[in-house]
Amino acid sequence: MPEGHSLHRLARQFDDVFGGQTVLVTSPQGRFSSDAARIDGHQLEQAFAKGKQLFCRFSNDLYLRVHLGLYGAFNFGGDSYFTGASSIGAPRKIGEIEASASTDAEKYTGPPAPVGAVRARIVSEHGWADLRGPTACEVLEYEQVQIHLDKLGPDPLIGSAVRFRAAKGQADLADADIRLEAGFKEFRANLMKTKTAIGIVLMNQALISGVGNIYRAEALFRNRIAPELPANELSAQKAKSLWWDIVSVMEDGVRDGKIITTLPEDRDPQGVVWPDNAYYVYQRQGMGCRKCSAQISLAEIAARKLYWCPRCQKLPRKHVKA
DNA sequence: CTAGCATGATCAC
DNA sequence: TGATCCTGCTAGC
Repeated sequence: MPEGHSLHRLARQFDDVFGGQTVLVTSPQGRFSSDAARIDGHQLEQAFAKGKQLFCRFSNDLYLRVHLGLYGAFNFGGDSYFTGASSIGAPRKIGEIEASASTDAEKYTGPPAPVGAVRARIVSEHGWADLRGPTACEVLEYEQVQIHLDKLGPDPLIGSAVRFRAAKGQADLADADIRLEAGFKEFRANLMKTKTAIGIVLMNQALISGVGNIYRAEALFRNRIAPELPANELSAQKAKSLWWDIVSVMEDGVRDGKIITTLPEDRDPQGVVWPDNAYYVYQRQGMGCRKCSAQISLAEIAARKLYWCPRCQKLPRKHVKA
């Protein structure tokens, strides 16, 4: 599920298990071979994420940039040193699905023979990571990394990332809130620059980075915002509540490894929490709204499906066309 | 088994 | 707006 929370989990995982390690980087599939050779055998110094992209800095001042796209995913494996280093719970896969770690203590004898199209394989002394199906996987100089970072809007998970670094003694904890406040100001300024519908704008990574189709729909519902409302007509108060709510649900996503936006009191007690009770509107078209029982709507906007409750997310009267 | 779809984004027109 | 990248899950036969 590569929305921003997945990439921030990946960054943590990489930092935990490969940080400071010398790694072998190859491309069993071949499409990444020449780039892989540039970082092969070097130390992975630090991993970090912005929006939906993962960056790893290597000791020779080159960077790996990965964008999972719609269906890219990483698989991990290794011995107990490797899994023990993970602060996110030793997942076998991060991308579309996060499988829980198997409990069997299998002996680590190095990575398995690559199965299928493995674009990139990263191997350390104690474990490995395989990457399949990414939209982007390339090695860059810092200047090019900076260009990518500059194109991305404020990341609601910046506070989460700073806290992670602070726990390792590599950042000041107070920076988390400072960076989030600055992120809100940037978000608000970006909103005011356009009259494009808020439902479209939230998917624009230059405006706010890391929000995907699920968080878009769910955040708008949680804040009772009509998707068609022009971005620059969102009140300062609504923009503020929207930003901090996105921060909150996405931080939950980093913690849980899955997107759950419903509050306990809004869940069907008969079903399991995830995925049955995870969402208010996403993929619930035609079903009754958890709050008001109106039928959830679905429309295809800019080639992506948008879900909303027509009653809870009514356009304010002054915006309704006569 | 296969067809269709998916939490993304870019490019051509 | 549509084609494309390219993988994996799942609904339906």
